[in-house]
This record gives sequence, structure tokens and C-alpha cells, in this order.
Amino acid sequence: MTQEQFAKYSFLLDRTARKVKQYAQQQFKLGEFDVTVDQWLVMKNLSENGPLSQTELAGLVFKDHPTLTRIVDLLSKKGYVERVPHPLDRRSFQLHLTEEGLSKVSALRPKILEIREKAWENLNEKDFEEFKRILNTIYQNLDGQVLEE
Amino acid sequence: MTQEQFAKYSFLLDRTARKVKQYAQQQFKLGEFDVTVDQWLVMKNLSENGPLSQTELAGLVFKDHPTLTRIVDLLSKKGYVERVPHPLDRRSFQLHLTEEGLSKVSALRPKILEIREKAWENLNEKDFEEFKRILNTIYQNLDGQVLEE
DNA sequence: TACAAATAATTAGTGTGACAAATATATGAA
DNA sequence: TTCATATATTTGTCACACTAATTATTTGTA
Repeated sequence: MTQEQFAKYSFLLDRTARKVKQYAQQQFKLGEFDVTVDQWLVMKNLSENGPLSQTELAGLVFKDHPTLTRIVDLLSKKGYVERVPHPLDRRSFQLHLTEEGLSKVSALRPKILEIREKAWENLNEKDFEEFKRILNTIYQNLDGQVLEE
Repeated sequence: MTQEQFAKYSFLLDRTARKVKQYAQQQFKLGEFDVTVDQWLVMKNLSENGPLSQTELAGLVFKDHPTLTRIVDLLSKKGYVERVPHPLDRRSFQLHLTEEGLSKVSALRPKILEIREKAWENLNEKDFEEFKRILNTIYQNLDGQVLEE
């Protein structure tokens, strides 16, 4: 394995990740979902684990704080998410989905699961395991931290 | 394999790709390379395949035209790349590295190859093959086009 | 108690990614 | 030759990523 190869794999990884996101975003647009792929990720996590502070949520979706602030701003403008002052810590908010946000999640979830499926055609169970293992190895090589299942 | 799993893999792919880019960018900054990861990709391709039109270069680095225009703008401001009018087609440019750009590439290439290596520790030859195959399968699933080796 | 250090969130600035539309030029068919 | 169509590049807009700096508040320690 030459060093040149490593650079090629980095390129391939980047290109594929962008393709997956781009495809999903196109389908989101076709379906008039009214949210972006990243906004969806935030709403989905809130629906499953909320209410959460922004710091907690940023950790879950692996986004930095400025990015999350802006995503929450957008979702808040759209009326899907609300910032509620934390009762004990005035620096912090509890984020939760509004009624509208909840019904949005219910409506979109099955459609999005279906969209996500497309990328993984022509791959089998063993491929997924390998893929997950390799991705996690790469992540840990650069992060030094342990990942949960 | 449940649909939920596909969504998780999509997330994992995105997160890992961002980590790889983030790590490289941090090292670029530490080393005061004076270019971003994407700018480097453009310069590297120009040094290996140039001179090229923007359309040709965009295809090689898998970026859309507006993005490439802006990257070339920045590299041009930094004095690493020059737009030379195409002798036969006045719509088009031939891009080439300047003297400064060439020496930049020579200076950075070995350092960057070393940085790129880090992500792939703890993986073996067979892993790379699998990884490449799976990434290409995903790409083709969403693109419908055939990829070259 | 007082005050330095830590934490939660935001703002600002730059770069990149996607998409649509605009501009300039080239090409091919009537 | 002319004109519709295609091609190369740019511009504009919105969203996301990363860094650094800022604001407001809390916590730990002298």
C-alpha cells in the first residue's frame, strides 16, 4: 500500500459521503419535506432523546456549537423546535419539538427511512459489518476516543 | 437489517468523512500550509494533469463548477494558479500552476501524504479493498454511472 | 464572600456544497 | 448566413463546517 493510495481513499470517502447527502437532499426536495438533511437529523434526535440542551444535542449529532445554533435557529423559525429556558441554569436551554415538529417527524420518518435504503442496495449483511468496523476504526484513529455501538 | 440501520450507516459515513477532513485541515493549519484541503486537491490535480480547463478540472476533483470557480479564485489570489485564455475558445481558460504553485506542491506533497496515512492505521490490505468496493457500490447506487478504477 | 476558571450559547468571518440563473461564446442545422 | 441550442464560466443565495472571540452565567477555590 503506497501513501498515494491513502490519499485516494480519503478522496473516495469524501466523494461518497457527499453523494449520499446530495441524493437524500434531492429526495427531500422532491418530497417537499421543508427541512434539510441536517435539520432532519436534529429533529429526529430530539424526538428520540429530547428534551436536550444544545450541548447535549451537538454531541449526539456530531455538530459543533455554532452549526447547531444556526440549525436550531432555522428549525425554530419554521416552528418545529422551541428553546425553553433551563429551570436551574440560565445559560442553557432545553430544546424540544413543538406539536408541529412532532407531527412533522411522524410524517417524514417512514419516507426518509425509505430514501436512506437506496444507498445500500447490492450490499449484504457482511458488507455492512465490515463497513461499520472500518469507518469506526478510521474515526478512532483520528479521534482517540472509544465509540459506543 | 432494519431500515433504522441504514440511517445509522448514513450518519456514520457522514461523520467519518467529516472527521477525516477535519483532521487533515487541522494538520494543514498546524503546518501553516497556507491552503485548505480542497485547495490542495485542486493544486495536486493540476500538477499531475495540468494544464486543464475548469470543466475538466471540476470533473477530476468531483466539484461543481461554481465551487471550482471560487477555489480557483482563491488560489489565483494566493498566486498559486493562473487562468490563461484558451487560444481557440474564448469562453474557456487553461489553468496552470505558477512557479510559486509548483514549488508549493513540491514542498507540501510529502507532508500531506504523511498526514493522510494516519486515518488508515489498524487496517490491512483486505480492508482497503473492501472499503473501496463498498464506497464505489454506494456511489453507483445513487449515481447510476460506472466508475473507473 | 470574592474572584478566577469553566461552561453554554452566540456572533463573526472564511471556505465549501448545492442549485438556479445569467453571461459570453461556440456550434450545428435550416 | 442566421438563429436556436449547447457549452464554459460566473454570480447569487442558502445551508453547513470550522475557528476564534464574545457574552452571560455558574462553579470551584482561596
